[in-house]
Amino acid sequence: MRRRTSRRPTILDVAAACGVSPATVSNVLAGKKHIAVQTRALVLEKVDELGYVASATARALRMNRTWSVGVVVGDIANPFTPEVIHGIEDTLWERHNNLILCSTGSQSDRKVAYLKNLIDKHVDGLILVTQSLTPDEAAALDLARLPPLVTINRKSEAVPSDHVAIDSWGGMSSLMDYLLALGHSRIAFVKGLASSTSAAERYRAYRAAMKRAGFAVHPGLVLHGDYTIESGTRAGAQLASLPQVPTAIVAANDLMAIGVLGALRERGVPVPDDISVAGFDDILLAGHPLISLTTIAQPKYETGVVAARTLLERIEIGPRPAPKMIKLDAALKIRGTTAPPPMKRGNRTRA
Amino acid sequence: MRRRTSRRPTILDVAAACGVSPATVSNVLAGKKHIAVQTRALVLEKVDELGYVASATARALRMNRTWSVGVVVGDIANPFTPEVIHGIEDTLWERHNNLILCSTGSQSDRKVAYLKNLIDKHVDGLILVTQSLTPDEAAALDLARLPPLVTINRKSEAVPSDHVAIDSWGGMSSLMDYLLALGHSRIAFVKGLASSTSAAERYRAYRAAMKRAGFAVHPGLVLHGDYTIESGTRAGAQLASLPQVPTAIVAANDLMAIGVLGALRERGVPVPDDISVAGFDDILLAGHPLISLTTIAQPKYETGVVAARTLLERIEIGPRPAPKMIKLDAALKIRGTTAPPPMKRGNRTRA
DNA sequence: TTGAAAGCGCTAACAC
DNA sequence: GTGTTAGCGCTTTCAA
Repeated sequence: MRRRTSRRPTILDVAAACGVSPATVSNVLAGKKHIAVQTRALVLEKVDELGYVASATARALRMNRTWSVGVVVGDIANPFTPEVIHGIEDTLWERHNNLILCSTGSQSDRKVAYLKNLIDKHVDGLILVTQSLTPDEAAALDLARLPPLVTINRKSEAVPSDHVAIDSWGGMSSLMDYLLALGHSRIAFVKGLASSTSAAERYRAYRAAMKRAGFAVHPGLVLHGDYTIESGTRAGAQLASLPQVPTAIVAANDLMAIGVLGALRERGVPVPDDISVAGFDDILLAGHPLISLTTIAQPKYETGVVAARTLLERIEIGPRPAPKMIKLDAALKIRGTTAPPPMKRGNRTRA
Repeated sequence: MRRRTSRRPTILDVAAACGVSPATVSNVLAGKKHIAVQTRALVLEKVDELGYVASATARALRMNRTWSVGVVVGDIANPFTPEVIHGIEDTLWERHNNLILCSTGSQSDRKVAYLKNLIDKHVDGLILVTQSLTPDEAAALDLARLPPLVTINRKSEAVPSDHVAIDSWGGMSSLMDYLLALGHSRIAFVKGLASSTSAAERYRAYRAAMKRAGFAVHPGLVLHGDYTIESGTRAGAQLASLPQVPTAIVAANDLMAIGVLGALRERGVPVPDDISVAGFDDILLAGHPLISLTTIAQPKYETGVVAARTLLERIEIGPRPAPKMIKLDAALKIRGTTAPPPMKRGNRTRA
């Protein structure tokens, strides 16, 4: 099994040891038909004896295939990301592909540089997690050399790609319907990153639900955020100090909702008694008894799995079929941070 | 900048376009001296014009270097992991190296398979995050072909490697000293994964501190855990239902401490009034007002940075110098989940 | 059923 | 200063 020499054996070593040609060894290893049983057995034996494994680089050069896919994420510290990566990773692992992780810190130039680097590396495909390609970024790339691409939660306008997304609209709509049914009408919204299509969709769903219910969207009740806890904390502080506070605050993701919760707690505003709070994502600790955040559960792991599967399929099939759009359902999780608004407590009017 | 043809240009195309040899193009791109200024300028111009980028695979085959490092983690969903990865990733990015992420789900066979795969891929180095190589695992590998290795927080007995670790002993000792000074003596401990050397060290520090203070370690007060929230929840439930409950519970990581917190909350045990709780890690939400967990802050991002830097150095330098052991300081963060024990409330005796 | 030979795209000796 | 040439280790026609 093991060798003492540090030089790893090549296919020539195996061929020599067997007294056959390298082509034969290659064919055996590739599982080709029409090989004498005893030849096959001999080769396999020597392969094992020498501990031979084909060099992935040589093979990559020859076959123009690396069995690696690049995964580009914006922020790996956001709890949403690792779970998606987990799903991608498991799927790639099953199919013997590797995952090259690239974290851009949401900087456009770093994203472009990474993409170039991945193209040089001949990755077989690319997954962009909550990251898209702006026309500017696409222009800096050589699109003709771009491998198959799958985007998650943010559609790329500039480039054709398969796309898998959580149903942000449906999820946010059901959350809003629930809040409205509870009797809320002064509902604030903390927006996500401006560049995110899913964040935009969540916001649109919020506006649409308000409109449907016949309520105005107060400009002062819509704040900007960037998907971080801190931006949620700032938003929460700002909303809590309004002359007329909202009865509910909806954030475009859980991290910001948790930030809001923190700000309210520090100001002594009781949740959900005075103000209800809800998020979107259902991250790891959202369901913890100490937080118990009402939110929309995204199938994060599954999103990763579906994205990876779609990509591998596309790599096999080639560019022929039209880009796919896959939508995954999001589910409302009602927990402890939401309740009827103060004045309506007890009488759940409106539906 | 862009080409219409889908075939990417090779160094021969550039050479032809310039009327020079491929070697010259290569030399220009490698920044070699002794090149005529006008030749250099011409080459650079054509490179840009054709959008030429050297094929990383061909270069890897030729130079036997991939500028990729494999990062093997146990559980990417554990909030500790992404922050370490973040530090690694930033550092690799600066030095133009790629990160191949491998998540083993803490399964030994998957770890070994991944390691083999990474060796075939000719990664230049390996970082094991809270993962070690058991002698059995090492035996299944060809150690002669193992690239430079850096382990984080768990030393590999079976194989020489650089090692970077957080000072678990010092961190846990300071936490225990603090708790003892508060007047606690019935202190329970929730252990981490049995295979983790850092978990073992935290436990030893706990025992040593108890002994130093002259207190016995009640076997019933030491529970097993596996670093997950759930195991913390189970431990918390078990401890809360003891005939004589502890006055403080220390968990080997934050996730388990948060699980304990959840279990206590659900049983209505007031924290820190009846029981103090502390963890280890200082994960993202530990400091949030709703959790406010007393814990030991690990410099997670920095750990990743140091590990990556050490690895890259080792890759450059070669195996000569003796393996390094780098220890990073952990800092006690006193927050809201710890207080003097019930009977001692108000009089902080003992030091 | 097997082997010879070409070549994937690049770099490093060594000539000139 | 620049060019020629020989591979890195593999797969793949094509011929035997």
